[in-house]
Amino acid sequence: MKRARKKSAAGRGKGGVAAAPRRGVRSRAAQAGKREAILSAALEEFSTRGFAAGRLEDVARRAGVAKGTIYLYFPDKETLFQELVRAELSPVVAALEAAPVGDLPLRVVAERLVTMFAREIFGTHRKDVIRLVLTEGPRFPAIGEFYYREVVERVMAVIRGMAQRAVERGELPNDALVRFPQLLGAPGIVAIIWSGLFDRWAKIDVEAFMRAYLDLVFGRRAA
Amino acid sequence: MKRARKKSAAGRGKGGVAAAPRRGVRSRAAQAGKREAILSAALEEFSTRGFAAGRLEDVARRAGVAKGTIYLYFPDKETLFQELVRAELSPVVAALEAAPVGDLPLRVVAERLVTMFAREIFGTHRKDVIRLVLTEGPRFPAIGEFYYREVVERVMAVIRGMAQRAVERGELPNDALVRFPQLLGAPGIVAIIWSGLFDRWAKIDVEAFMRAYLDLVFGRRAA
DNA sequence: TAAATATGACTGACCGGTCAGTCATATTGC
DNA sequence: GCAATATGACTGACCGGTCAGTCATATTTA
Repeated sequence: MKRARKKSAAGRGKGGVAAAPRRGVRSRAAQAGKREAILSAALEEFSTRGFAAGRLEDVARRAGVAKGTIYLYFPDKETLFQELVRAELSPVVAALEAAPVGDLPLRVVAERLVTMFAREIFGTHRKDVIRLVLTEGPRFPAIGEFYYREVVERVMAVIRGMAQRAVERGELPNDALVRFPQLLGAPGIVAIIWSGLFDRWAKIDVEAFMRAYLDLVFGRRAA
Repeated sequence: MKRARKKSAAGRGKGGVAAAPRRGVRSRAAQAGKREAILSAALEEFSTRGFAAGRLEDVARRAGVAKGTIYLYFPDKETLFQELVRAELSPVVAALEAAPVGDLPLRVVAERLVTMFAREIFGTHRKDVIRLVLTEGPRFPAIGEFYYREVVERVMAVIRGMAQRAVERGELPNDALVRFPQLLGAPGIVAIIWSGLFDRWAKIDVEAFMRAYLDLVFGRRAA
């Protein structure tokens, strides 16, 4: 009964998780999409269960493939996770590096970063990817290193540059942010950690939280 | 064995020497120390391997007891972890609550908190306990709740009070820190996360990091 | 039909928690 | 004092369940 649905079925099949048209009929297009489907399924699975606790069998089910199929695309579970991190975060980092900051005041740039963080990270699954790296990283050095090279170093370089210019323009009273660019990202990290741990007892309003931080640092008057 | 037990069973059972603690037969001193030994071993084991990956068999080996013995002192693995958190962190929280802050300027109090954090938390195994809570908490709601009630809520109350007084005294330009006391602890959390993930590529100097934060917030001139 | 792909039953290793039995120590009897 | 007896803390083999990764077989493509 496999052939039934002739080949053409190809193209669209791949899509999301569910679509999965009965077995059979894989065209190169569908095949190409399989890798994406697995990554997408892994994101869902690991986001809800964690990397260590997430089961590849469930990833396979979500992706509409068999467990063995995953091993045709990824050598092992850890590499699958690594590819997931790359797929989700690298584009955002690249966009950040490419963003034209010009000579805008640091406060203004920081406001934009907050907005971007809230929309592109916290408002999406990407916050779960980051949380996964933070929580599982200590146990998986390869993932920690990858994340450091691919994300942390690059983001810090961007922030350091901004901070340096701000100091030169007299927008900052000292070079604290140049020496420790991490300080600008701290509230974002804390918000992600908090949401994973305490949201059920005390939900946090990320944007309000981060703007309060800017108020604290830049001394803006409260509304 | 039949005869033996009769009569006497009555009277003396309790009275006599053994007055003290329930105790069975083993030396009470030895036994009292056993619980501590297990907790201490659990700290080592979980610190290096993580809670989920840490093996109770190894905890037992480190403590010099058999695996089954652990279950004579703790009902299960999760409770063991919880008791560990309580034993390590509650005293510090209590000390913080009891510390006489008086009318000292917030900046001064904050400096003291940094010193205390560096010495009592970051310089000890307590940072590992906190990291464990942060990384394993999302997967173990009971632990997250316990930590929230026992540590987070109490610390935030203390900070909020300090921030409130600082606002009234005009030491802060707005109520950002009153609304989000977490902001004061953010660098500490980030430092703990960082040390677990990236120390091998870029070690962080906690005290310098946290003091830079205070410089950023309170606007102190760079040296 | 051969090659490329995909499948899912299966294997081996792991580990939390259990429990029947052991034995060090306390108590009793004389 | 000390042998007989009682106690319960302690032990570790074992059980049940889980899951990453494998591979013989089946399906699809060319």
